[in-house]
Amino acid sequence: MDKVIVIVGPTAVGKTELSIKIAQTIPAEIISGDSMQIYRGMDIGTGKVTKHEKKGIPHYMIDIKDVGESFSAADFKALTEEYISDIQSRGKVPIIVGGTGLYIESVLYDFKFTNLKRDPEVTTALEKRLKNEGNDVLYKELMEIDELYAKKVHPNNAKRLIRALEIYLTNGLTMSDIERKQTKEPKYDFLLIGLDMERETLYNRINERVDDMLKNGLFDEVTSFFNKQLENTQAMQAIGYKELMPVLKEETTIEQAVELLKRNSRRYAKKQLTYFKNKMDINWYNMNLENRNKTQQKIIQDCLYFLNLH
RNA sequence: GGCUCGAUAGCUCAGUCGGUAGAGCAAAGGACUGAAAAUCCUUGUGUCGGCGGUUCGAUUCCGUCUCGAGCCA
Repeated sequence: MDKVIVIVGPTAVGKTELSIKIAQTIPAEIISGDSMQIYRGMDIGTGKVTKHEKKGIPHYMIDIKDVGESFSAADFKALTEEYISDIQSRGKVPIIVGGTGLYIESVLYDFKFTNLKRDPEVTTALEKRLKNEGNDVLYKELMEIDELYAKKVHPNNAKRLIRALEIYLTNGLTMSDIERKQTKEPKYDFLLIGLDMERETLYNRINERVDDMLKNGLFDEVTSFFNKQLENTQAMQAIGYKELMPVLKEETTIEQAVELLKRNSRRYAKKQLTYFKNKMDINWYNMNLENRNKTQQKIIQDCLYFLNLH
């Protein structure tokens, strides 16, 4: 089983910087584990690595889709598995770095997604029914089809509800059927590095980072996607874009939008932390600013041990 | 200097005809197997400005002090 290094953590904690430092020490290439950096043109708002920051290290899973195209965890898993074996076949270590928990988890633990393609018509029909008949009706149907899973889903959680029904309608399988196939065995020999820092420090960093993004032209970037019938696309759900769009439509003020953008970024960081803490077995490192360099050195040492290169 | 109003959760405020308090926002915690930066669930946060008095009992009534806003000089 070939080795993989994984770096996760909340937004603005310093994942990118660390990943480059590791890749400069050991022969490695980087795979982004981020659901929004896949989109071309969404650079500032997603905190994408710049050409300068990359220092010549190859990066994958960035700029692979146009805004307006959809993308899924299953797509991510399939592509990333190819990149991992490709990088390993060239004698290098893949470093997966990102903040999208489900994406990374699905690769590391080999999630069994169903093979059938999604049927947009089925989804649309279910969404329509939810709107007209209410979630209680659909929830009752799920209870009949798959009581075990239904009990785990809150009736208000429309997306999980619709997805479970959609899977059943398109291929006859229930969520419980799929869960039974899931082993939870790690697919790779990986070192899972989690970055965290004191909450207040992290939130200050996030607020400052948003201000920097605005200074660096985030508003222009968002404007470039305005008026292109992209309103309800997956990409425009990204934090930074969904808050600033209403300013262009003159539905809110810049000040209010920026405040909302900062708040949503903070909440996002917290949600990421919740996911990583409770879903994966992670080696945590405290990235507080006083001992940042020391911690980075320690992590690099741990990587060398993991790879038997010390 | 005088008068009036205010001081209650991190913030904005409500309230208790005297029995130690509650909304919104912020925040915290959690769920998650093909939209995941999405979607959904749960939960408080308090010396009720300080010190005295009345009272069985004061955040509530009275006095006084401090701070803030306004008006008059």
